[in-house]
Amino acid sequence: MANHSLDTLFAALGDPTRRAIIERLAHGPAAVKELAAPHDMALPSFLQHIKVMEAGGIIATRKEGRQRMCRMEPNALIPLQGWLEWQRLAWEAQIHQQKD
Amino acid sequence: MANHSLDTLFAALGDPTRRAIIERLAHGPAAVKELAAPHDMALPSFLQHIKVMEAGGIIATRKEGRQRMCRMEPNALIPLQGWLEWQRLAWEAQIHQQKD
DNA sequence: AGGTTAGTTAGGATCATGGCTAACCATTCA
DNA sequence: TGAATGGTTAGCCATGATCCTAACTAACCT
Repeated sequence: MANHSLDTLFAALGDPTRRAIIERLAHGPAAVKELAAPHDMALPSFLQHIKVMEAGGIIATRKEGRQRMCRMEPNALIPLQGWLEWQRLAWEAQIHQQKD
Repeated sequence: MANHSLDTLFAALGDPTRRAIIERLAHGPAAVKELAAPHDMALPSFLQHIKVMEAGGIIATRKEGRQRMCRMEPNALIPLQGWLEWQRLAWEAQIHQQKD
């Protein structure tokens, strides 16, 4: 649940590796190894991205045997959509005030 | 217009100072000085944030006399909304596939 | 002209990010 | 039991982000 900041969320999405992970997990859970496969990168480096996203509340992970399974935290991105929508509304309101 | 990357856009919004600038500009244009006022920060530091956002296509600026006026680039954030929406849809589609 | 205002340029300090290798642990399988 | 697999920890390094001060330029005001 945790109150994850927009800072953390936006920063997490600023990295293409991490967005790719989200794009993959949106289609269902996967183990670290599988997630890492397309990402020409050493496992420890990759794991850091996983940790960033877990810390940011974007994904959740748990150990199953020797694998670590990862899944989306589906509500995590809502604050971002909210903020963007808020800006859009403010902008449009401001447009409509521009009379004569 | 430019094809600004999600990388750049998300990264730009990862900083609270820059989000505050956007929040302010959503209500109408402003000069650098005015934007900087609430941000206990030296002007050169602040200017860098302005440059980051201009480079990212989020705002546009032009000199007017000795001031530099800044305004929103209203379509800049659309790719972000698009990406977020895309993820949401992928997630929901995946949910519905979970039968029996 | 001289001073004030707004911005700009240059250069430096500090810290976080994102990558690596090497070595280790825990689980599974033959 | 021993080897392979999947992950983890530790430590290193290069780069870039974010802040600063000092000094300069360009407009505007009296």
